[in-house]
Amino acid sequence: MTQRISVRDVADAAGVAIGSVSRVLNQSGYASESLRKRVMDAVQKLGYEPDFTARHLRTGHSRTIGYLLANIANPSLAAHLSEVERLTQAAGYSLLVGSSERQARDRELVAFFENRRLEGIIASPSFEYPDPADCPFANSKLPVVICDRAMGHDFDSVLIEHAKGLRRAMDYLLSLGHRRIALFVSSANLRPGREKLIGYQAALASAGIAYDERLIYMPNSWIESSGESMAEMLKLDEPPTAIIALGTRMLSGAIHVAREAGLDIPRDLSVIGIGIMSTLELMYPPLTVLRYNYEASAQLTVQLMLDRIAGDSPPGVRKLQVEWDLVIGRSCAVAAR
Amino acid sequence: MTQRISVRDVADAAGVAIGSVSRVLNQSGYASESLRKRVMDAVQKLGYEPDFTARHLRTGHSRTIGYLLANIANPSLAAHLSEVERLTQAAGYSLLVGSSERQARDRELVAFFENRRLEGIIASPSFEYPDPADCPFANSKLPVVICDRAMGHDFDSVLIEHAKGLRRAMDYLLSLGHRRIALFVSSANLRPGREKLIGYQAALASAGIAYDERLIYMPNSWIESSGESMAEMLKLDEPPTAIIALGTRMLSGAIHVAREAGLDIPRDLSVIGIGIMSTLELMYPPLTVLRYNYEASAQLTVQLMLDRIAGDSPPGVRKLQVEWDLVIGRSCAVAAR
DNA sequence: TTGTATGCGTTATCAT
DNA sequence: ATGATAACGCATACAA
Repeated sequence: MTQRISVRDVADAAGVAIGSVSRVLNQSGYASESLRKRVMDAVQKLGYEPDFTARHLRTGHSRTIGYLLANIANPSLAAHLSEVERLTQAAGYSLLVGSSERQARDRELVAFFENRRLEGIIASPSFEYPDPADCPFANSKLPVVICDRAMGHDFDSVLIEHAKGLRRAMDYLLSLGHRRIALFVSSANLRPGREKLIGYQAALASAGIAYDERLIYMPNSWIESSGESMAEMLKLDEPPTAIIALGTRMLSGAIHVAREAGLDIPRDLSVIGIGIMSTLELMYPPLTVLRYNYEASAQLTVQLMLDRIAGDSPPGVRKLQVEWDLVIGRSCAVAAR
Repeated sequence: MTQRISVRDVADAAGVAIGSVSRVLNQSGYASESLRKRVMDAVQKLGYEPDFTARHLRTGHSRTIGYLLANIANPSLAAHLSEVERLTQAAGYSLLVGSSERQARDRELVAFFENRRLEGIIASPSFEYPDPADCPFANSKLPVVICDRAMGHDFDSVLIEHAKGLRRAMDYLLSLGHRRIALFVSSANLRPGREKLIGYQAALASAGIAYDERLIYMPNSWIESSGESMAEMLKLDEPPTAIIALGTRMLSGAIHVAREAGLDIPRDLSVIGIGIMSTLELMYPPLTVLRYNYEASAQLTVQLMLDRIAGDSPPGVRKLQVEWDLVIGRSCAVAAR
């Protein structure tokens, strides 16, 4: 059983006091050249490394950030998490991940993060807690950065400009002459879905086209099938000539049904996908994509968090915005009629 | 500034000794009913929760597992990570994630995990360290579970049966009359690529078909393009009539080129994708998929780790295997000729 | 049965 | 400039 080496061992080996070792290693206080050298030699020889946990207990700095998200398997969230991990790692922080799809679990995880004295929480929870008194994040003493949620309480946030993005995608389709455009996005329970609908409606309004909710698919649960909904839409007197859909599940469900019905893309149906490129590349013809800029999103997220931890955030909360890129493929065509 | 409450506060409030509080909470040693009640009341009243870090320092149990992987953004790895997180969470463990694509970083992360006194390491590193003396994981005192890598040193491992899976996919294509089958998989540097090639070759051999390396694409880096390689293959005297390709990037690159060349799937080219369903659903016609069973993989991984932590692993290392599912879609057809 | 005291490995605050 | 020592918050061996 190889014993763990501590400051004590180093101090003994160097023939100095325990406190001196600490002072040399942390460059705090005075240390003569000779002492410094003796300590460093001993450290080198013994391969000493200060214990993180003990240091944490003493200083209160865990150098760890908690990342709470609904589901790691979601490719967009995973892409964001991946970038955040890279950036925090580079800044000397570790990431403790916790997935939660229930309010009770949100609460548990926040309590857990606090109990572990993490230094901050990055979260894109699956509920927006309209009542701040009831919000696990609002009641936390830890710095919190919220990703793409409109919480009841004001947090440092990174907000994706879904409305603008959808406006952009819609304007593109409208410019191709489409007037019946289906929308397949996530539930209105959360900001991403809500904002997308707003952008969609705004585009319609400014083009003078009536909003028809029969062209909208915004399921509250994942159980419902986007395919069935697409089938319904195709039965309408005036079926959609274009669709905008969140990738990959909703998009694929809808598209399959359309193709089974004999529709050609883009001749009979123009398609815009929403998400990250890597998971949408399988589409043929190459998909026109409203691309989620997860790199920018992660970068801003980490920036907000590190600023907050360092204490040099400006007063009040900051809300940063992230734009969408519209990547033109070959899945959209001029409307037939 | 709200002060943190400690055992001391609870002891004071309950009018008992500090040690008694601990004993009651950990159910260790004796405690009379009246004492237990007084302590529990005080705990309740103050909302006391034992500090994780202090407990960790004292007991040596961090209840945290490190998860080292190449890239969180890889959908298959993310799916596995997601399941592992769910299962470890349920068992009372947290997950500290670290991504690494370099040997030096592997080493750093292992050292880091050890320094933090994590209780184990789950890893699917991007290098297999043929020399155990040089392997960061082999030199670690922590329990290690390796996922789908053939390391130079023997570890508890979960191994995906790529060879069997490929054999299965190949036999399917061969039964449809294909004799020129292209293979697009990851580098032979790692087990997944190597084993797949072995299965591929075995199937050819038993069918009495000569191996033609011009039909193989196994890039060592991600810079090369699968599309260009596909273009080369299509120029051969006897071009492939079927391909098996890792999703999503390799697969999409190859397929796009084929389609641009006017080939119809499955009429002119049969296709089998490898990966998880959710990212492959965008294919049309519905893809025949060699499905990675990440649920089983994660379940076995966590099992191995928890057993090892609990100390009730059988002597020696355990190597568990995971099968592939071949999910039949409509992307394969009888060979034209 | 309960209280006291020591140690986990640090860092920080004192004296010296 | 350096050494001794307390404290972080807890668990535990030992004394009472």
